[in-house]
Amino acid sequence: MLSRQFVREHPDEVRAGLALRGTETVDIDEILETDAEWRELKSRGDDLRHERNEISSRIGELKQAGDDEAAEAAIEQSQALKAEIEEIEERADELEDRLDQSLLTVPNVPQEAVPPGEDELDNEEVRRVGFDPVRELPEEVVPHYDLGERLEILDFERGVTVSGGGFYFLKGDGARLEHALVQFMRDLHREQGYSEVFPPIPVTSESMTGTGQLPKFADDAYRVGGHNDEPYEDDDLWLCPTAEVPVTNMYADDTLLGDELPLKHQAYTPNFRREAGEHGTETRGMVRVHQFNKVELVNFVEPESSDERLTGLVDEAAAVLDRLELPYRVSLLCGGDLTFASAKTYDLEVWAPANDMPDGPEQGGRWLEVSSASNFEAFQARRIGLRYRPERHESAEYLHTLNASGVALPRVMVAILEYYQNPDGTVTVPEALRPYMGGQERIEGHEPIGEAAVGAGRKE
RNA sequence: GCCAGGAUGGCCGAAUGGUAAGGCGCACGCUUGGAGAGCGUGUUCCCUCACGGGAUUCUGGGUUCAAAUCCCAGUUCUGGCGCCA
Repeated sequence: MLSRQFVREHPDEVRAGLALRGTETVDIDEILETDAEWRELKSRGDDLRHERNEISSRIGELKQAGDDEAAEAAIEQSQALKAEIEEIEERADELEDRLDQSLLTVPNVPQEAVPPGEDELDNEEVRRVGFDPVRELPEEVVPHYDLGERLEILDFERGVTVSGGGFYFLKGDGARLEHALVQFMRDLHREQGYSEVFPPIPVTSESMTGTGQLPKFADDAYRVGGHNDEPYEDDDLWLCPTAEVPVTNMYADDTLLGDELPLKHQAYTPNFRREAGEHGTETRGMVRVHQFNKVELVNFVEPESSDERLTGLVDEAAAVLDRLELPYRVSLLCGGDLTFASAKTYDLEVWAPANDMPDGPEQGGRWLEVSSASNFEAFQARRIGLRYRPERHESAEYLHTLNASGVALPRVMVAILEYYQNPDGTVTVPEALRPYMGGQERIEGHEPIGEAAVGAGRKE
């Protein structure tokens, strides 16, 4: 959330930021009006309270002096003030609530370097890595969902059987590959100075609000024990939509010491997303699912260094793709494509060669976003109450938070199954992963299970 | 789940209805030949150009002219009992 003071003092910057994002639903003028009105009431209430405090302490003195008559008069005076104060403060509280509610819906102000634009087509490609040369691919690259089912390492149908659409089973070497990727990433990020946490998976509404998932994006998350459309309280729980939520909130209302920063945490967790209204042919397979694993990188830094840290963070996430030797590109997001809380974001998109998309690279295939590295500046810290003390004697300030996926598992697996695919339908295990798969070099698939396979001629 | 006892500043800790002691830490100033000790000031949030003011004893309600203090509800910690993968 932006600070009231900032909005009050830089309304034009806030308006410009909204325009760059294409946000039209936020009325800054109304917020400024409410703020002015609130300050007026607050100041009047403070004055009346001051008067009453003085009378009140006089009552104490008079009582002790034994002057009951004067005390009685003062008590009456105090009582008269009480009603007036109550009325004014009630109105002030109401305005303040409204102000806070409104401010929660104002997105972060994009940094100057953020290019204008409406959607992902206006993002600026920063660099492209790993295309020169690319690995030799089969004539026709089989999409991961077909290949995975053929190899019996992915099973979408049985995911539907137990949990419904958008859920899937990993089987045999598929499951093994998943775990290998997780361990590989954790080791890599540990080398990069990340200390690991394993957070709780259900998170409170308060935490969801802290990082900016609520109040606007309730439909994207799964709520435990209630429907998303119903009103929610602070003690409602939601299934972790990204480890950003528990990890960024873990030091809520705490003050970190200056010499503890930058603090870098990594967290491997499952993530749950409803993906409401995101159905279509391009979402076949594991590209858009309701549950997936991800290793998340969260940074807590001093304000002066957050911009520099963002580029470092991009490199740390990209190192995963570098070591897996997967081609990818890095893009700077335009204003219209920024998420709510972010002031600046770089996307990492891996190359999945099977399905040709119009906006894919000239080699064919498509880009799959595997990580978004964002600088939230103090936007989340202010909502969460996340401060640091630069020096022991100095007062605490809001710190800056950043995060990036390091990286999302299913899409990397898609890239591996398609990019490391061989003409004979097997998949080569990237060298970096082999130590995590007992030295296995190739995924050759498994026998299907169940009599349906016999009928289909895939089993005797 | 039940019973009991707790929650006060960065930390420790006092105050049982009259408006939050004291100590430690840290910073600055004074003092000193220097260091230490000593003394002073500061070390939450909000409003105000400022002077100043308001709020704040885990959270939310209530009683009262007045609540850290009394009452109700919740959160959480500790101990005991019960249950449990």
